[in-house]
Amino acid sequence: MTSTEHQQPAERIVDRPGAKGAASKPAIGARPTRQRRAVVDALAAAEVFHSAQEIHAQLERRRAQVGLTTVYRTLQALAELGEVDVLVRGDGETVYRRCSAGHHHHLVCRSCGRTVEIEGPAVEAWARRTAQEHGFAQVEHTLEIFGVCADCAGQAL
Amino acid sequence: MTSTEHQQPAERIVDRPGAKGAASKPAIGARPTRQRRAVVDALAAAEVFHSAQEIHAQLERRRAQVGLTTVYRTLQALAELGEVDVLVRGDGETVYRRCSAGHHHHLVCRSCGRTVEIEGPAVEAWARRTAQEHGFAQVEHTLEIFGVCADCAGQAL
DNA sequence: GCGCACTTGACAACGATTTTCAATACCCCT
DNA sequence: AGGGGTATTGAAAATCGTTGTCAAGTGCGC
Repeated sequence: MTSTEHQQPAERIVDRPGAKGAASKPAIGARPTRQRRAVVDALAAAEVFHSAQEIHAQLERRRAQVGLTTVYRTLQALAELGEVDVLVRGDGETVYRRCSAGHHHHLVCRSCGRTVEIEGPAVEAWARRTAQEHGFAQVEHTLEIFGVCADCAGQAL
Repeated sequence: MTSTEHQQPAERIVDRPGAKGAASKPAIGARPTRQRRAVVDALAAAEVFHSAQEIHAQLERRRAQVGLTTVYRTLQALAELGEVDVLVRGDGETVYRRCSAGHHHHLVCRSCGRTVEIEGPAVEAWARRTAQEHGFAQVEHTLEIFGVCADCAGQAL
């Protein structure tokens, strides 16, 4: 993830826009629709990162009637609002997961996908310092750790 | 441009296989062909990460007659041999760059693409320790820092 | 020289994502 | 409550990077 921070009510996208002091235009019209709620709910229930396609398939199984296009759009919007984490898998597929507000990284199980959010103030500082030393500004960074969790390792996969 | 970087024979892929004690099979037949040399040369000259398509386009401009498929295959082979770094850009495109041997990370300029290889023993240790704390084994990690280099920042892009 | 395995490359196939665009749903205003 | 305009949806087509196919080409050991 990037060091840019976001903290907002986790579901602006399905909130009524009316009541709030219309200061900034949301990334999307922000109208609470059945489809958006379905996507948000699916994410809320998910423990691991999922691709748009996976979420769409899951909704279909659940007879939720949401178009693939809409799933993509909703996920993009949520990502822009910083309400979900985005990860580009090695194979190029983009995956999403609900996340806590602040800046954090991930420890992901290669086998079952279980994900632990982690923080590393020391690493943040190191990254910033290193970039500065080389004259770089507007620094962001990505850091993900992959491994095999205890459960999966136990099952001698 | 800050040249004077590491120069290694980093071209196993075009070396004759004969002489070496045929212990392990290379990721590719390792026959030195005009096409492979062209790709390796293009990488040797490159200062920044490039996609297969970009390299192919460049070779074409240079009238080097190398098929796109071959560029892809050669880059994959080089990556498997660890002779180039692979990065999956945010948009999912895979990019390559020649690199020094050991484990390292990158500091990349968002504007011009200039890349600095960096090391962070402390970070390595931290990652390992953190993973262990959560019971994860077979740990790997990815870490890239993005920013705007001094030159680009100066030009008020 | 021969022959065969390694390579190549044009093209088709793929799969994820985006775009298009017409139909629909929703909300504000009167 | 109804109108109207805008946000939203979604099916299908278009993109686009990448991989698979397979016949033709090439290099190297023998």
